[in-house]
Amino acid sequence: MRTDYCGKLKKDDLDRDVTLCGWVHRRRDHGGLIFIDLRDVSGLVQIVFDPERSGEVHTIGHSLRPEDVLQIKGKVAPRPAETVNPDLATGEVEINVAAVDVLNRSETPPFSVEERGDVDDNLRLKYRYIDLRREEMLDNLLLRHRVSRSARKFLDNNNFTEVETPVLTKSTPEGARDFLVPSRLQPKKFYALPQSPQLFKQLLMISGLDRYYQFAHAFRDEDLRADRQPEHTQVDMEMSFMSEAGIMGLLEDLMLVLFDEVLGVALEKPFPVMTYDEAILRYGSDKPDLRFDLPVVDASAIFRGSEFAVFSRALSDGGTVRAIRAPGAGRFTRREIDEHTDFALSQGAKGLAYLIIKEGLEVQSPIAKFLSREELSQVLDATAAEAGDIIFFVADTVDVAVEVLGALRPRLAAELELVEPGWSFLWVTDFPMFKLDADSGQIAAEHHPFTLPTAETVAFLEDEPLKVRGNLYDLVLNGVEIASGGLRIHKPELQRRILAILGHEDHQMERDFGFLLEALKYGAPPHGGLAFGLDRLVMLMAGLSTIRDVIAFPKTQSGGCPLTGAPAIVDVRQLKELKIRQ
RNA sequence: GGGGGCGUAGCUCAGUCGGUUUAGAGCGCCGGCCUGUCACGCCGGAGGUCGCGGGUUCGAGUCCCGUCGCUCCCGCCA
Repeated sequence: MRTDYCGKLKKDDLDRDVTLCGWVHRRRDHGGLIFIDLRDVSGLVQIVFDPERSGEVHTIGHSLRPEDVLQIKGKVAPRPAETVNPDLATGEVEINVAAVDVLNRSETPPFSVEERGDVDDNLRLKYRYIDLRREEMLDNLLLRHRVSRSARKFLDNNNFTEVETPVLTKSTPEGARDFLVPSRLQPKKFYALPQSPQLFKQLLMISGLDRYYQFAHAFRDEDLRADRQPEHTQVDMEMSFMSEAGIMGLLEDLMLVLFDEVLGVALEKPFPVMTYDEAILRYGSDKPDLRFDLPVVDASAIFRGSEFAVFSRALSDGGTVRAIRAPGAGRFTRREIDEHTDFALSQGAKGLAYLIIKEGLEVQSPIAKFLSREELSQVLDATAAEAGDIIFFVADTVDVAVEVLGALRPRLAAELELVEPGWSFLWVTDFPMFKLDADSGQIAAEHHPFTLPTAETVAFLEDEPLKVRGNLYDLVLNGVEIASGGLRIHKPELQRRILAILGHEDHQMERDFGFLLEALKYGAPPHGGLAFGLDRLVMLMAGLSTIRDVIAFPKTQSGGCPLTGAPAIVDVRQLKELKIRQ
């Protein structure tokens, strides 16, 4: 139907007779000459309807409206020098329309394809096919495609085999809430949609596949966030006979290739590495954003026995006083400081103390009168604070103090414009194997129960499980967790011990994980792997703040699809077939 | 489950302490004029269940209660 794409035409094409197809983007009707920007996937080109060339064609041109679909034939012509548009890739040429075929008319769209600024999310999703016509959204899909293509090529070059694993699978008690699918052939039983292909990829290693990958959809029935959807895409990998360092190095190579091929950015490897404990203590987060420093400082030693009871009491109760220096925050208004206090309270702190540092290192603060000269000078020393800064304090248990300041950290950096542009990768390693579940008081897996404990800590398994570290590594980019992986257990005895610590009785173990325990008996190789979140990575590469904008048809925060109406009530007949209703 | 923000024309928004008339603006839409525009320009016009339901009041877009939708966050989760 066409000879060329609109956005590709250049001076090289002058005098060629071309046939183009596309949408009316904009129309500038001068009564005589009519200019239309014709749009297809490649971009825009100006087409010209001249009444002196053909009255009939010109009349059609006059009737055209945005989003009408055209096929046009015409000659590529140079634009008069003074009318060249340097803002348009095709701005040196235009098409003199000789014939036009209106392939389809469009009603006035509910919002404009050339709309600048935000449109209501619900409306965008209801008319997603129009939303995706917008240049920015189309670019996002094309970027995602280029990332996928580069990743596939890299994995293929590195001897990975793509294997599809089931979407209808078995619910397991660990991890997130499952999406369930009722079975018709086996009434009252349910499949679960996979939270990840974790066990299948381990089984593929036991199958001797050596290296596996898959662009896997992962489903989790939990509440949504800007960076969380009920289904997301993982680029899932697993390898046999590989060390932790080998697996991490391979993902670094993959990231280098992606950033080079897709963005033309040269990353440097190896990426910095930090243990989980370091990350938590220094930055109050297991995914710290290192585009800025703002470390959390331990001020406990300074305030032991302080007259300021809030601090000294927290310390005598076995807690801590932690501080963070906010450079230049002295210009914060009282109201802005209060907002940070409210945020700290929302994160679980009992309060947020602060010192405003004035010229000559004088201190202004509601708590200053409780602090000695000596304490103040030591705090200024410990935080390297200067005039114009604020030092924020949280006195609490170590966990709370560090996490509250860790949550405050990126907010301060953003407000104080301390975020350096760039790509800050960071490996966080040596995660704990287990955590104490706050509600039940039970031991729970930090990642999942198939992780290989480190050789140094495996001895603590039965007596002090919270001391046990896993061979686990997360890759963080600009404060966003984009990949997560680890070495897996390949011996059935150890796998049983881990499950037992997590409270699984023998019969539950057999029921839930019997197939894995069985498979591990038959020569399972040492193996490990990781998965990176394609949506999040593409979001960051596109400079966006929500993965919805890199997913063609995402869900709203309440899990709905305004376009299709999913989820929806189903016919009673269907429920009867499933034996869910009589 | 909890906290915050938003909901007024097709879109994006303004609407003051509850009372100035018929709820406005920009864009879009419709009609007219216009032969070098490119966010074309000029003239004219249409377009409103102020999300929905109650309540308070002489009077509600504005206040109160409930509810629905979108969104950000906590919990949860990756």
